[in-house]
Amino acid sequence: MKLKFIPIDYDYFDFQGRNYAKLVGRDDKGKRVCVIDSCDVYLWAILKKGLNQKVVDKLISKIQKIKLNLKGRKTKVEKVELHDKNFLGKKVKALKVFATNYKDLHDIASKLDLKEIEKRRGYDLGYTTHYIIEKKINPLQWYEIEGDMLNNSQEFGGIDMALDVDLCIKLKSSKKVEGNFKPKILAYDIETDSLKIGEGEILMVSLVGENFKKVITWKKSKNKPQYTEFVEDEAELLKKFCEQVKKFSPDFLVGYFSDGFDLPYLKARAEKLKVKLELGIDGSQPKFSRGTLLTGKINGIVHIDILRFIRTAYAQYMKSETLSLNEVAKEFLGDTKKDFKIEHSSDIGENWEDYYKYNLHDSVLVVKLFEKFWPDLLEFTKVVQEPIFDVSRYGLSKQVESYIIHNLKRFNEIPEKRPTYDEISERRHSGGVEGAFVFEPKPGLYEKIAMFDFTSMHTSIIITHNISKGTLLEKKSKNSFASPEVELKGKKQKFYFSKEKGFFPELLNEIFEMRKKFKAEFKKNPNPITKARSNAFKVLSASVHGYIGFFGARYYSIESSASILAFVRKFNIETIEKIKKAGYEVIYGDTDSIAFLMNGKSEKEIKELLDKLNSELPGIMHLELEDFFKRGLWVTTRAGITGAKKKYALLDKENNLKIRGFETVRRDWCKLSRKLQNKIIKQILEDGNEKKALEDVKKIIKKLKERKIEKEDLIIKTQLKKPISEYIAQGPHVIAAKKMQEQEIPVSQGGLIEYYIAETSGKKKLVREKVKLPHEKGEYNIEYYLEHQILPAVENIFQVFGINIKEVIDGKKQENLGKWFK
DNA sequence: GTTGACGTCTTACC
DNA sequence: ACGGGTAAGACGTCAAC
Repeated sequence: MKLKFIPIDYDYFDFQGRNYAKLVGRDDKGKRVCVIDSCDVYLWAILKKGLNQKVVDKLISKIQKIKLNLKGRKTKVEKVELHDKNFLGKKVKALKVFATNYKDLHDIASKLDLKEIEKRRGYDLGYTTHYIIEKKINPLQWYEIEGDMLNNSQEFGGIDMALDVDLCIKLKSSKKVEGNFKPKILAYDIETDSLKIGEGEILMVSLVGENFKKVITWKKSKNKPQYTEFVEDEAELLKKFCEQVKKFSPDFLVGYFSDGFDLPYLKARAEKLKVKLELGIDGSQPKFSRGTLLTGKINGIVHIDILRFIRTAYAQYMKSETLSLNEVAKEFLGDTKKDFKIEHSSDIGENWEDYYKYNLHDSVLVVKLFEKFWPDLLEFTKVVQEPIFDVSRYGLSKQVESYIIHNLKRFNEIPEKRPTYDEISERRHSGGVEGAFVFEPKPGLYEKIAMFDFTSMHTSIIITHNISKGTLLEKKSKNSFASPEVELKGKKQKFYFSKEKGFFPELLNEIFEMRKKFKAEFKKNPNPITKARSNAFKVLSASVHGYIGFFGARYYSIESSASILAFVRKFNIETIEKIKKAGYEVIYGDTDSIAFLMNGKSEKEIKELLDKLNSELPGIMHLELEDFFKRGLWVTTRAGITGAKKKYALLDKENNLKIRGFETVRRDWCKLSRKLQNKIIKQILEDGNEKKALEDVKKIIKKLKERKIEKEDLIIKTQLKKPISEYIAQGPHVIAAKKMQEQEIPVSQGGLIEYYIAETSGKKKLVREKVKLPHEKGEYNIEYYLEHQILPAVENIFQVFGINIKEVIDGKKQENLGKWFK
């Protein structure tokens, strides 16, 4: 039979010693379809150079006789073929060694440790990746497929009967076709009375999909809202949850932090209450993979934890300080969680209806977030070509690597292997490479500033100079790109890269083109989503350099990484020199940007300078105008004399502020100093002087001393980056975390710790001795907030105007001492 | 007891 | 373990005075 099919979830199983791919997706009528297929499994044995035909023939027949008896499974090499291939861009002769079962490839590879064989590759990709590469049946892409319907068939052990699908097909052929796809999604969220997994009870669970809203709960209110479904107890809640998911039959079950909370919680409670959480289409329970992060998988339904995708693809470009559902929803949806304080269930009293609403609304937000990010998830999945389950969770290096792995066939390339444990360890201990150049600014308030920056600098350098592991030459050569001199492992040297196009820079060029496309889309139609997408591809494109220097990468090359950074320094410094020569005063620059004073010249003249600079740049390297600014402020470091790097504020022609590095953008400073600093920076940049700003500071200090500052503005938030026990230095946030632990307030690694500094009796000197948690009673420590929060945030700014703010304040203090301290 | 150098830790910039 | 290096700056620790 023939039908249209879109694969969504990928899995595989063994039957009679062979592997079969199990693809779950939809047909064009929305029916759930399972497709069973298989592919050749093989590895590559790269031959040593110069073997004669006789030796090769002998080797082939020797390999063909390999038989293995492993873990009760007898397998053998099925066949061997000789191919002309490329490995790292070089022509090689390689044997394609076919196996019966994918799991045997490792063992076969270890049998191939022979003198005629140089390297063994392609046995460490994972079956699903291997299958997608072989059969080109890519995730979230429509196919016209032809195959045999399995209906009450005994084939594959009666798989069609065991699966909850509308159609089960054994694939014969497939053809890619165009089509749209609207995913069927169901969001879920649980509410519990303890945040520790398995310890508390699940009070309610909400489910939201298209035209579907439900809260299942055993905490019954007097009036039963329409969307609720009351059950007798928690065990019944779990059963009902599974039943409703099954009935809705979503493609995606979506949560927020659900890998780390909702799904493992559900599973833990199900185990405790001896309820089977049969969510999978094969009736299986969710499975969790071990690792640093928990990952919850449901057979046939793609479990998406939308937080994980947001974290890798967008977090670095978001304004939100935390990735809480509340903040993220606010930034992308303009919507927030329902205002409802979760107390212990016993404190709720009759207020269950508000709790239901809150619970339901969280799922509504998750649906909306998923819908907002769906185009991006789709785009990423199509580019990276791995199942969306994985793509939505991958870190940046894995995204880059998968994109490469799935495109090697076009270049007839054999994939490089993953580094071994020893290789990783060696890479990690080989020491770093010198990074980018940062121009030391001269502190001051400047007028009329232009800023240039290089477009995707690292990426364009890699593409232009053909830099990669495969194109790196062993020695100096005429027809090559030479890197500037770099110091690597204590040796000053240059590296040379072939001018013959390498597959790696070529592939990067494709990502780079996509980045340009989405950036243009954002400029044409600016909104949070086009911006996010543009940034997502910026991240992917910019990550390639990081990938090359990442110790876990297949295509790791420290020589390439060092060369790229040497080029980055060279082009930035050279361009600074050229701008100076053209008669401008350069005031700042970091990595790929340069800011300089316009010096009375017109915007037109500066654009001409830009054109001239561009005409002198090689390859696809490009310098662009970031913007013209009315005013800009640079300050000194705390130490005093030198200009602080990575810290400045600019005001553009539309009076938009661009603040970098100042305390006002740092979440580990209290709101009071952040708000004040932001205000005075704005004031100074708008006025061109410090007069009004100084008054603002005086006002706030007066308020502080009169204890009129809200406690909320004094809370300091710091992330707990590791388990409490691992801290050597007992900083204030570590002490606050310990207090939380004592008071049985859940505190987790990665969580934000909030505290304030209070007045204490006795001679306590250390800050950590004055730490109090927000709910703890106490008066804020005036001296601390003045000396350690307000003054440090403003003093270098006034220093630019020759004002010593401390003296100004101290003078004031003497005058009004009696008034402030009675 | 104070001071300063240095290490630890977090966060931001690009 | 799950992109990179550069940099600021707070706070704790410890030795020297």
